Order: sequence, then C-alpha cells, then structure tokens
Amino acid sequence: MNLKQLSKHLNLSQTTVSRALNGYPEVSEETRRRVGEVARRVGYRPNPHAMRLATGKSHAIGHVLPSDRTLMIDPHFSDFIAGAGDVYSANGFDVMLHVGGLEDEQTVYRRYAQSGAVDGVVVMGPRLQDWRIELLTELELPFIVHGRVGDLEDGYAWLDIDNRGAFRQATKLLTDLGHRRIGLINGNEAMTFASHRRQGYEDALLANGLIADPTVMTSDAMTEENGYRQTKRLLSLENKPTALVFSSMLFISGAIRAAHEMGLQIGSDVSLIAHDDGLPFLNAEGLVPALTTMRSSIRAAGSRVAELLIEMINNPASKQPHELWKVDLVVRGSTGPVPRN
Amino acid sequence: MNLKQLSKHLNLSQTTVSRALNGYPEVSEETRRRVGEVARRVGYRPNPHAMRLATGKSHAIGHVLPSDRTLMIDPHFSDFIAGAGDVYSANGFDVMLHVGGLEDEQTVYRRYAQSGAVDGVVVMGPRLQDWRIELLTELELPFIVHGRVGDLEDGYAWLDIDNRGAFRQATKLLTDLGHRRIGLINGNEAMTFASHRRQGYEDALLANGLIADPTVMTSDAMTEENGYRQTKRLLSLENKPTALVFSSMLFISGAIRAAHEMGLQIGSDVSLIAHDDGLPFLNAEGLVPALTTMRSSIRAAGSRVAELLIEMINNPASKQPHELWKVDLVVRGSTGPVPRN
DNA sequence: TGTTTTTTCCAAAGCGCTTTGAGTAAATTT
DNA sequence: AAATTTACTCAAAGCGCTTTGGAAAAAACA
Repeated sequence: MNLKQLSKHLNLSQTTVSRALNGYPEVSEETRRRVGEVARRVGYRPNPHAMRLATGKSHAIGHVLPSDRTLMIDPHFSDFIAGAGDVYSANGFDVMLHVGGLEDEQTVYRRYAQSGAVDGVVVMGPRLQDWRIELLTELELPFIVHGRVGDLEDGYAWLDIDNRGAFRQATKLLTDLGHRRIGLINGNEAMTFASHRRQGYEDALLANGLIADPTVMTSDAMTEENGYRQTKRLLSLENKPTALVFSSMLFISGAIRAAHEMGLQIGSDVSLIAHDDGLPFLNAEGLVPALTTMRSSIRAAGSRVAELLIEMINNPASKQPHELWKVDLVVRGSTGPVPRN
Repeated sequence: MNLKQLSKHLNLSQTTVSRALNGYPEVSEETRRRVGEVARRVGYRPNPHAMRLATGKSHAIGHVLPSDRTLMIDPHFSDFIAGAGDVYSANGFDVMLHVGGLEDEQTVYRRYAQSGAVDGVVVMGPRLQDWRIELLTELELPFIVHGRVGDLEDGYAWLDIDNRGAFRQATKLLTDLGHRRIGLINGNEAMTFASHRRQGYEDALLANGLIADPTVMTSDAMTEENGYRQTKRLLSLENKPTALVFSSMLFISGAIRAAHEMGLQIGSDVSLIAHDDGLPFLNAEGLVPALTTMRSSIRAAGSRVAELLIEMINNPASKQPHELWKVDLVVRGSTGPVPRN
C-alpha cells in the first residue's frame, strides 16, 4: 500500500494525505484525523527510500568502527550502542554500522557525507590527534564525539567523562591512605581517554610532592592477560608499588589472579582500584573483596550522545553541545591503608 | 555530481552511462572504459537512496538485537559483527543495526520486510523455540541464523558450531582422565547453544555409564561473577566435582578466582575446561596454567554468515546453506588426571 | 451584494536512479 | 543493392515520496 493507493482510497490527493500524515498545518483537523485513522487501519507505511530520496534526509546515524580498532573500543561498543539504540529507535532513526573492510575509513565518511546516507555520525574512541574531526567538519556532516580529541574542547560537539578528575580523585584516595608508590596500568595512551587518565594520576601524585615513575606505569591493550602480566611485573619490582590504578575492568581479573598467585591480599597487601564502564559481564561488586572503582555507565553515555546528535540534526542552529560527566568514585574493599613494614 | 550531469559531461545519455557503470552488455568496451574513467576522475557516486528506490534493493543487511538481549549475545556481538562487517563492506553492503527501543522486535522485522529497508537479516542468539524463524519465513525476508533453533535443521539457513560435539569431546577428555564427577557451568539453557552443550556433556557422561547430576549443573548468565559463585558453590559441595566444564570464557576469571581462594590448584586439584569464542580481551593461553578450551572463532563465523547471506540474496534460487562447524579442542594445562584420595 | 481573506485541497514537478522500448548506424546476409 | 542482423545509444517512463504554486470553496469583510 503506497501513498497513491491510500489517497485514492481516501478520495484525497497525495499532497493532502502526505501533509496530513506529516503534520503540516494546511489540512483540517477532521481530514487529518480521518487520514491518520485509515492509514493506521490499512497499515500504511511510507517507503523509506522514497522518503529519503525526496527529502534528502536519511533518518539514519552512522557509526564507523575504526579499521585500526582496538580493545579500547570493541568490548565497549555493544554497551554503548545498546544505550544509543534505544534513543535512536525512539526517534525513528536507523543506525548504519560500518566496520572494517577494504574501503578505508575516510572514504566511508566521504561517502556518507556526499550521498546523504546518514544524517550524522558518532565518533568513537578519539585519539590525541584525530583526523576525523577535521574531515567531518570539512564535509559538514553533523557529528558528535564520545570522548575528546586531546585537549581540544571547541569546534566540535562532544560528550566525555571526566577521566582526569576521576583518576586524580582515585589516586588521591590512595595517597590519602598513605600510599606513596602507586602504579598505573593504563590503556593505549594514544587514545585521549587514556592520556587524560594518566594526567589525573599525575596530578594527584604531584599534589603530594610525588613524581610519576615510568617504571610503574604501563600503557597497553586492555586485556585480562595484560592485567595479569603487568600486575605481576610491577609487584615483582624491587621497589614495588603498594597500590595499582587500572584503566579498565578488563585488566582486573588478570590483576587479581596475579596478586593471588603472589600470595598478596587485596585491600591490605596491595590496593586495587579500577575504572568501571559498567560492562554487564564484569561486576566490580561481585569480586572478593569488592572492588573500589570509578564508575561511569558507558551505556548511559551512549543514550545521551544519541540524544545530543539527534538534537543537532533536528536543529542545526543549536550550539554545539559539550558535556563533561562527573565520574563517581565508589570505595569498596580493594583499597586500604598502605601496609607498614 | 549526479548521473545527469555526468552523462552531459560525457555527451552520453543517462541510460548509457548507467549501463556502462553497471556492467550491462549493451555498451561498447570503449564507451564503458571512458565512462568508468571519467566517473572515477570526477568522483561520481550514485545516490544510494535513488538507487534503492529505483531497484527496490537496499544493499543493506539488518541485525536486530533482541530486546530481551542477554549476555549470551552482547559481549560477543562486537566480534561477530567485526567479522561480518569486513565481508559486508567488501561486497558493498551496509549494515543496519537495530537495538532495543520502544518498537518491538517483531515490528522491526515487519517494517524491514515491507519497506525493503534491508535485503536480508541475520538472526543471532536463537532459542530452543524461536518465533523469528516463522515470522521471517512468512515475510519472505531472506535470513540466516547464527546457531540453530533447537533441533530444527531444515526450512531455514543456518551456520552453527558443533556445540554438542564439542562438549561431548571436552567431557570425554575429562572422563578419559579419570574424572567421574564433572560439573557443568552453562549459559541460559533456553538458548539453543547452551542446550546443545548440555546434551554433549550428557552424551559423554552416559557413554561412561554416568548420569548427569543436576546439583552440579548450572544455567546462568555468563558473567565473571556467576563463574565465581557457581564454582565456589560446586567446589564446596560434600561430594564435589573434580572437574568443571564452562560454557564461556566470561565465567573463567571468576572460576579461577574461586579456585585460588579455596586453595585449589587448577589442573591438579580441579580440572577446568571452557568454551572459547576467541574474544580478544580474554586469552585462554595467557592464563596460568593455560586453559584447556574448545575453541571456535566467533569472528570467523560472522564473516562466513555474511558471505552466505549475501550469496542467498544475490542468488535466491540457491539452496539454503547449512553449515556445522567443528570445534577444536585445545588441551592445555588446566586439565589433568583426577586427583586421588 | 461583491470583494477580500482564510481554509482546504490539488496537479504537477522534482529527488536521482534503473529499465523498457525504440531508433540509428554499422556490419552481415541475401 | 536490398534486406536483415548486430552493436550502440537514447528518450522517456517509472520507483514512492515531498513540496511548490495555485485553485476552488468557505468564511469574513465591506
């Protein structure tokens, strides 16, 4: 059933029916009601391709997974998109996903922009230097970044969590507990989030007159295995740290394993604290002892990013949103006073 | 730059240019070459919406995440789609993703079918009873299932791994090592894959004259926490199992944690074996001892599923593919002879 | 009553592509 | 040389929607 048939069925012109359906004012309430009624009854659904062709709007959002995508993004993607998806579909937007393939990432964006395949894109996993911002700006394709590009705050829309503040606070918690030698097990620091986390960590150390020691700082793919290796390595050092700060829950199982293996009690012999994105298969509270975390729902971020982008699309005049989310520090049993000896 | 402009530029009709570009035979090689050349030079790209409207083909594949989606799907989704994405983009297909939202899942499929928004869909995470097969068949929307629906093997396209065989083999490995009391820590058995795994486990037990004991079998969300809890619970039983079979690596960190905590040596006091989908952040080999696994790349499955679906779409006459993949059993240090005492 | 404004509706022109049905020039047959 | 085939190319008609520019009918005004 298409518009033509529907309008014939109603004894109205296509124009009127279209207008009635799309809420234009040039049609009487009575007519609108009648049209809506019949449309519903016969199950009329406008053909999206025709609509897109006619309007030039695609009602779709693009998500392009970087081809050099890493563990910084992948395991978190499902959750992020789960949050965003709710919002998209509530607003009648489709999501167009692109991952890998021969076509290089830049080409994909160009294609999106030029063809109007999507009305906007969300940029995930920004790096300290990120060509995507420039490209998308030039292409005039609306976009929002989940995270930030280095310390750049203007000229593009973003939603980020306060990684720096979170790690500052977390590290401060440890120094307040008397720890003086604190390790950082970070993700790849070419990524902005990891860089910011390191800064926060260093902030807190500096505030205590401590200087960050590269020998107890790592920057690596966020895997269980690296969590294990690095923890083991750091805790085997001559001058070993008494506390460790982790950039991801993905490290944690490995870290716990390493600590156990070395006969160290978590929360007393060594304090652990991790950033927790709320991945549903890794619950910080279920650990023993429960893990002290910096908690921030990546899923909620997904929802909000989607909202903001849709707002930008519907209202291009609105000003670029910049949202910095506070991260909650949840103190649990894995952090304790520095062991004396 | 659109077709009209391009054809004017070439002094040819739109028809000829279109045909030249799309490989129709009615155009001379010389013309085709020239058209291709110029099109490339000016960066002509057909408008996808117009193409879709004209042909009725969308060149897009739908992935609908179940609204009651679970941990059976989510953490694996990124990897599956990473595999599929390569194939999609190599073949010029977009992926249309739908997750959650108000609109119920069934409506989404109906919309897809009726509007031609996608040329086909892949069904993920099939259950023992799954309404999606019936619906999609009725809608005549090409689809392929990753997994199977209960024991149904015909009437729809699928690619599955031999879960039953894998778990039979894994369990047999344990019985061969002398284990007689073996626990199963499974995912939600309403899902086909989990059900099949249980069958395989039971097969092997039966083959040894053992009967499956429900007290050492669990069916639960695949999380670290449940891995810990269930392992701890089972290993605390009066008549405790000497070996455990896990349906997912997601359980494993928790399980190891539990074993450590109880002072049990993995591989000697208790044997562990898990199914490994190859999630990149959880490496079975990096564990200590390295974990014995049933390994099957979910990413490779994604690629193959995509290939098969595209083949079905391009060639509707072809017969429904049914592929059952063998799962490799990789024996490592976490399994050993039953402890005597 | 005639004129102007408002309300309600419509015909037709796109949007950018594919595809049908023909037409012309060149090559081949008769 | 005429008739037939073959090889190329084209004009025009969709695909199903939105939207422009009016027109007719109804309401308001003079």
